[in-house]
Amino acid sequence: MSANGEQHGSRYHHGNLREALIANAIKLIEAEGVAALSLRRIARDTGVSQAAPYSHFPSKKDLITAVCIEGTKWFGESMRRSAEDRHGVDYLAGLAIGHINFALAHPALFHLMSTRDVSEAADATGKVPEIFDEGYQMMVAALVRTPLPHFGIEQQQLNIPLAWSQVYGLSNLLIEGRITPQTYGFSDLEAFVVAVIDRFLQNSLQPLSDSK
Amino acid sequence: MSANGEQHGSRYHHGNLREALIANAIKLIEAEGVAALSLRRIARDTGVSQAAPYSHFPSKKDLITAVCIEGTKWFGESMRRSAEDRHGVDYLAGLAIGHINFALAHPALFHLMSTRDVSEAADATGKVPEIFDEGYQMMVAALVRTPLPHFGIEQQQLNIPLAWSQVYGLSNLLIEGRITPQTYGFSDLEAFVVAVIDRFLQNSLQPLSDSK
DNA sequence: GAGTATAACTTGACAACGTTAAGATCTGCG
DNA sequence: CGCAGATCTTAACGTTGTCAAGTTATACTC
Repeated sequence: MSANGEQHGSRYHHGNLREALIANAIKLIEAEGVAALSLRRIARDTGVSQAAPYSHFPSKKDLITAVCIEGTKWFGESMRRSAEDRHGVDYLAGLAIGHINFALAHPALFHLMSTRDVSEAADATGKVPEIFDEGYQMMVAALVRTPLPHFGIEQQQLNIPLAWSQVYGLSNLLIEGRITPQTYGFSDLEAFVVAVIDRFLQNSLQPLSDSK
Repeated sequence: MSANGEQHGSRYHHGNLREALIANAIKLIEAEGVAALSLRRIARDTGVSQAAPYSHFPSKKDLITAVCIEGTKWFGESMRRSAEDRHGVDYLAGLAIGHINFALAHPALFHLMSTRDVSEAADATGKVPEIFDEGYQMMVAALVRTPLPHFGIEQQQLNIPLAWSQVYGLSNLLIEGRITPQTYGFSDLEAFVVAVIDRFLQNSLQPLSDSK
């Protein structure tokens, strides 16, 4: 919080190495991508020796996890900020746009956060699986609280994975360049995102035709 | 295609190293995850020296790309197979289920395919960005061809990124364990997937209330 | 305020990795 | 048969994650 905390005065022992490492890791990943993220490089950038990080993190993975946790805070903030002045269905749209904006503003970081190794979920300490929770919990709360007409309770439930997948998938496909607004007749990225989200919400607001 | 091609007879020079490397890479990634994918390890598993792969691939990245291309074929097959007996909207559901089934059957491979490094899209040879095209082209074709009532042409267009994001996001969130069917009252994974897809398609089939 | 325990950091080393250069060996063509 | 070229091996370089051992600054006690 507060200033950008270079280092307090000149207390040797570096003062706040832990935070500095996380900050430089984020700086590095945003500048040169996920592939450039090496522990030694981060240490070098921070001005300490290669083994210094081990005083604060048991392994590289733990540093990365800390980076993800930091990213999660920004992510949650982005969603909150984007939705705060809105209400009802519009609030949901705000959350979605906040989500996607974050992904577009911090593509590599977002990518890292969505890429905690598939097989790691099992042996994790229990902290990693909740990495996205702050933002998604807002979404879940909003989906449950927002009165969507014509839906039974179990139908409301299904809206959660539906909306979640939608916004998560769109974020990833956009930052990987697999979906481009131009393909669908939009010159403006923001306008495209708004249109897709609007369309999704409008679809979801319809009463279901009970065909089955 | 055809047999599992161990090696033809005993022609030394290994005969078909290229294919063997790709096959063993896939075998390795499915057995031990993305993190275990090292070039030396693949070579060792294949019974050749560490530098042998360089006769067939300029770099590790190119081997990985070949693996992704191979995966893409399976991916397309899975979608086709899952949709072939269906028609109309049901065909779309089949494609989606085929997509998700592939992701669930080959989580690490799918993860690798969806994770071509963010920053690499730019400098790529032009082949990588099309990695998913086979499957998605089927989906796009089906979305365009399937008669969805009450939609204008530009509204049909928007269905493409909408459906794509939906199924892509759901696949990823499922294999990373972030969405679990139990949370939403489903004990069966397959049933959950069908329910979500059905719900999505039903939503998308509604006429839009022209609120704007 | 001197002395010490402890946390924070450095140095040096190890195995594994991607990649390259140089040489060996097999294959197929004349 | 002999040669050209593709294919593979061996050896090496620099880089990485990690650990063991030693060093240095901080904090606490008397």
